[in-house]
Amino acid sequence: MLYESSKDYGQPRRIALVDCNNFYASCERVFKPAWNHLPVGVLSNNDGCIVARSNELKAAGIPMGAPYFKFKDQLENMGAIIVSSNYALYGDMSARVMDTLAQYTPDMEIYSIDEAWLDMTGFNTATLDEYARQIVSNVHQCTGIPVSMGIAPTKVLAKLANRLCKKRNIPGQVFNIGGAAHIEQLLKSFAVEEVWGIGRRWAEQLKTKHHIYTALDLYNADSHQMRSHYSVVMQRIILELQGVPCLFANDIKPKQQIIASRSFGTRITQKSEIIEAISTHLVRACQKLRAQNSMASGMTVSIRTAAFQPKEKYYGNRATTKFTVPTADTRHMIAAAIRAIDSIFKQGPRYAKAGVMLFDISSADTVQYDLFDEQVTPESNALMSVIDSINSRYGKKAIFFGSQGIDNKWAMKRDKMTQHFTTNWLEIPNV
DNA sequence: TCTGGGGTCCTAGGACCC
DNA sequence: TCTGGGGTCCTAGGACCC
Repeated sequence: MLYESSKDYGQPRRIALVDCNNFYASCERVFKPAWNHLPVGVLSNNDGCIVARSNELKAAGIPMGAPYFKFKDQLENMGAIIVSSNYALYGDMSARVMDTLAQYTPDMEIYSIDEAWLDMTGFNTATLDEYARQIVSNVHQCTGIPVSMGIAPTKVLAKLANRLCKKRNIPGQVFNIGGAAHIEQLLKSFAVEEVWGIGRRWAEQLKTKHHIYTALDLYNADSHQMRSHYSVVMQRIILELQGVPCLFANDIKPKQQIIASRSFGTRITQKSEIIEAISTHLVRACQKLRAQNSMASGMTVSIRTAAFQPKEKYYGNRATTKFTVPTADTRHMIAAAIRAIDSIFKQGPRYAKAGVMLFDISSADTVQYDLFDEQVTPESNALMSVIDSINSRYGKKAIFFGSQGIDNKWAMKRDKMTQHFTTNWLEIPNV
């Protein structure tokens, strides 16, 4: 289906994308004002990759997702502040930004930790830009986080408008494509891969097979024809570029799959350590599963060695378990996971990563229990919810499963973490 | 020595049904 | 000698996103 809309737009649609600038780096700066004039970078888990960069680092040509060790010297030489990722902080700051935004429109969709769509259809067009600049400046004042805003009739265009804001450093950080008198001029200044939804693969195909190099070229393409070469997804992107809305708000749906995986802080070789790690990941995954009032009937356990070590022989494997009755009981999952590990663990490889995925997820309210399976009982829900509430009140590992282990040698590396400025009483900044 | 983690949607093809 | 047409469900894999 090309699109599905339940909404009647009596007036020209105006959709705004609000995006926090260099979000993680900006969060770090809020509580370290001295860093405002220094290059700041944030690392991924295990301090592996650079996943957020302040403008100074972008200007210096540090690429997104670059391995830290390859740029360490360069970063040191330029006096950059490099920190481990502090998700407790970013999550809390994100909530503050979203709460502030929510005051300005009844129709908001949180799209990611640092982005939200605001539907401004029907707002007074004469004052829309001014109103938008007010939102941007108020978010900055209330949270300390700088944001940019792109406004357009469709989401794909709003994304471009937002990009333009940052690219041209538009004063007020608002760009409204609006009726788009100069839309062609505008689209011409974007490479095709800058269009939202066009990734590396498609960009390459578009260039080599169809001589489409810019957003304008794509705008001029025949959406029907392109659908036959690619898919309905491509058709929607083209139509959206042309100003025809095809993408609408997603209702907040329960996740259809839940993944919990981590690279180890150090390589591990013992099965007992794999069991500890997998158990720990499962505890997190099951907790998320229960938090959305769901159960799962499928689980995949995976382990692997390092991906980028040409001298070492790669080994990776996975095992899938199907439960006859959907479950959210961590005990059942761990028992099954240990059997799965038995089937895929090999002695010898130096493992670098392990993970679990839960799938075939359904609502806990509609589970059909098995007459003959005594393990799965409604009582298990009661036990799990007690565990969840204890941990929510007294901290993550207040109560845990023996198989998780106590002194986890494999735990991830986060050597450069800043404080939990907003989520821990002991780490609140003193003024 | 050192390279993250968590998601979604779409399509093609096989198995199976009447 | 000759064997239809239409449909659903499931899975793997490919593409994309932040």
